[in-house]
Amino acid sequence: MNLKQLSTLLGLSQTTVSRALNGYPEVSEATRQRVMQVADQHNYRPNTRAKALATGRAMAIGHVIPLSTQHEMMNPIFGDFIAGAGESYSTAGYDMVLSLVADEDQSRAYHDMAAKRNVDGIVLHAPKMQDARITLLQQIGLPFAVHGRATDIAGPYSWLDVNNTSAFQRATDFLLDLGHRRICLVNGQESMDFAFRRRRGYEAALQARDIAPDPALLFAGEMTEVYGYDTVRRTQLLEQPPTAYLVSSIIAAFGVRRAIEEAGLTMGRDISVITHDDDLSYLRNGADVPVFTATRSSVRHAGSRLAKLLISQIENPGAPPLTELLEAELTVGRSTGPAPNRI
Amino acid sequence: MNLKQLSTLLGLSQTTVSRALNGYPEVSEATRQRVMQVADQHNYRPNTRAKALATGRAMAIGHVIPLSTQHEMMNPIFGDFIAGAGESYSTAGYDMVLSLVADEDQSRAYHDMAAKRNVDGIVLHAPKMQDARITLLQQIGLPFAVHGRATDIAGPYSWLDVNNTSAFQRATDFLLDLGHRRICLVNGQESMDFAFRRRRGYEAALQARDIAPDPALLFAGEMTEVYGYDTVRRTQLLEQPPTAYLVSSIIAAFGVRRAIEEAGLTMGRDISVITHDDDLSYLRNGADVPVFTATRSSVRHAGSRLAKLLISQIENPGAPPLTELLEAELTVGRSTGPAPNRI
DNA sequence: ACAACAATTTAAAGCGCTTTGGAGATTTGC
DNA sequence: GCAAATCTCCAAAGCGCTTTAAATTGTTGT
Repeated sequence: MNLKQLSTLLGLSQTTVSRALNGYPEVSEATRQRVMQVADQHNYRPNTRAKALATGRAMAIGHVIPLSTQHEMMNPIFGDFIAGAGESYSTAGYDMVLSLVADEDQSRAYHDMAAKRNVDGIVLHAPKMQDARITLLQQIGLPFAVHGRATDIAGPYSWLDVNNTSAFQRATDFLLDLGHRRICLVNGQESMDFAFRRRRGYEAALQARDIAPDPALLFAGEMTEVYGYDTVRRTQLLEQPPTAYLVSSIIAAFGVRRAIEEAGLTMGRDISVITHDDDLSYLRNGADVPVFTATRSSVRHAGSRLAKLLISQIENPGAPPLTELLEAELTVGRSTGPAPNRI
Repeated sequence: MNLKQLSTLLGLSQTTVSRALNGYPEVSEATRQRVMQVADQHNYRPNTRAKALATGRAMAIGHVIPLSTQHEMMNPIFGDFIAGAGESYSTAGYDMVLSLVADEDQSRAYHDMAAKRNVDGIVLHAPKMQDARITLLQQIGLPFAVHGRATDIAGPYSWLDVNNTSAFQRATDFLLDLGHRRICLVNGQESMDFAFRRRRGYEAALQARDIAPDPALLFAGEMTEVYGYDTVRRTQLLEQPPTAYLVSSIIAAFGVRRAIEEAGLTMGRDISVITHDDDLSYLRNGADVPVFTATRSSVRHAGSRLAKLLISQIENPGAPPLTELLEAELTVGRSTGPAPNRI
């Protein structure tokens, strides 16, 4: 059923039917009702492609996901982020277009999306510190919003980020207050902007108490379970092993816990752990009592907010870029306790 | 840059330029070269919407993801599946359109996709045993392929599935061979078809040795870490606690391990565990030596294969439905050992 | 040199929708 | 009662591409 068929069926012109369905005032309420009803009856939906061509709006938003060898983006948070974004999209009537591309094809992917005009805007994931993609998109002129920020980028752009610095500063302070002095940072890859900011927060807290960060306690890597496990194994062999771990992801934190327990130690007593918790739907931080003390910030919520932010950007062209900074919440669980008195 | 501009630039008609770019034989090799070069120079890409309208092919494939309250689909495997599918799509030139909808809006979502004509085919996720969506899509007539199968559906359709029954039968056999008799099944939600098949495999193995399955050892639920943890806690309080756990997901298996270790027991010695392992990129089953004995089947690979299967379905209409059954591989790790001799 | 044929190229229609510029019909003001 | 204003509605153009049908050019055999 297309517009033509529907309009002959109704004995009206395509113009009138189109207007009736799209809520234009030039059509009488009576005919609008009639049109609506018959359209509904026949389950009419305007052909997206034709509509997009005619209006110049694709009603779709693109996500370019790099398929790097390290799968940096295809990580656990992806699903939840997409779920949040998808929620916002579908209530606003937008489709979500995913484009998974090899790392090296990324800039071409953005150019393509812009030239092919199959999306009205783009969400940029996992920004690095100076991210060429941002400058690229600024040039291309397609609306976009970044999940995260880039530290070294000139010119304004829309973004939504967690306050990583303050979250990790706060978490480090919490551990310091408990008497810990050797705190191991199990961070994400340093090229990622969020990881840089987290380290900065960690270092700021140490420096505020005149503690020099020990490079032997700084780790950066892809946040897998095995990475957390290995890091603990390795650091516990040090002459002065850390008494606390500050971990960038709950997945890695599971590995951290495994290593701790395998060593016959007890988390929260012998060794303290704080993790960042993206509040993933399938990896909740315990049920009633949180397992880990954590800096929590729902990535699903972030997805939902960022999508709305981008949509508003698209629908108000010319408006200045929008930004939103979410604060993580420190939830105290059973993984932290006073630093043990070493002899 | 659109076709019109490009063709006046070249001093050719739109027809010729279009044909040159799309590889039709009616254009001389010399002009084709020239067209290609200039198009490349100006970074020309045909407008997707116009092309889709003209050809009737959207060059996009839809995934409808139910956003149920339980987030059954928004689970860890989602990211990897999508990564695999996306790979296949992008090499074949297709876009991926995700539509996240509330559970109750699902059938409308399928109807909409069909009527709006913005996708050429649909991937159906997480089928239930009798899944109304399959019959719906059969009626609608849009090409589709199912990730998994439905047991109680008449009429053929395309699907790709892991041989869940044989995998779990094999795993159960393995445990039985080790002397375990009380094996607890920590399964996914029973409404899901895969969970049903896994239970069937488990029961078949028991019955083959004349062991009656104990209902107190059968669990079904959403496969979170906490679910695995709770199930072990609960079952270890039984008069005759199980000596082995057969788990449907590595996430739940992490919870199982946590409970075992928290109880002061050793996995692989006191209690054996086998898990199904979807070979997730960020949750590898250990590094060199697998942590868990597992029935492994890469969900990313499944995504990639299913996408290809659907594309071939789309490009050869009229061909009979395609199906593919993947066998899971049993990898022996350190989580299994002989059943302890209880007194 | 000219018909016959093949090789290139083009004009124009069409995909299904929105939207501009009017046209009829109806109401209003005096 | 009639011009002006207001409601409704419509024909047709246009979005950027593909594709059909036809025109143009080039090649060949005699």
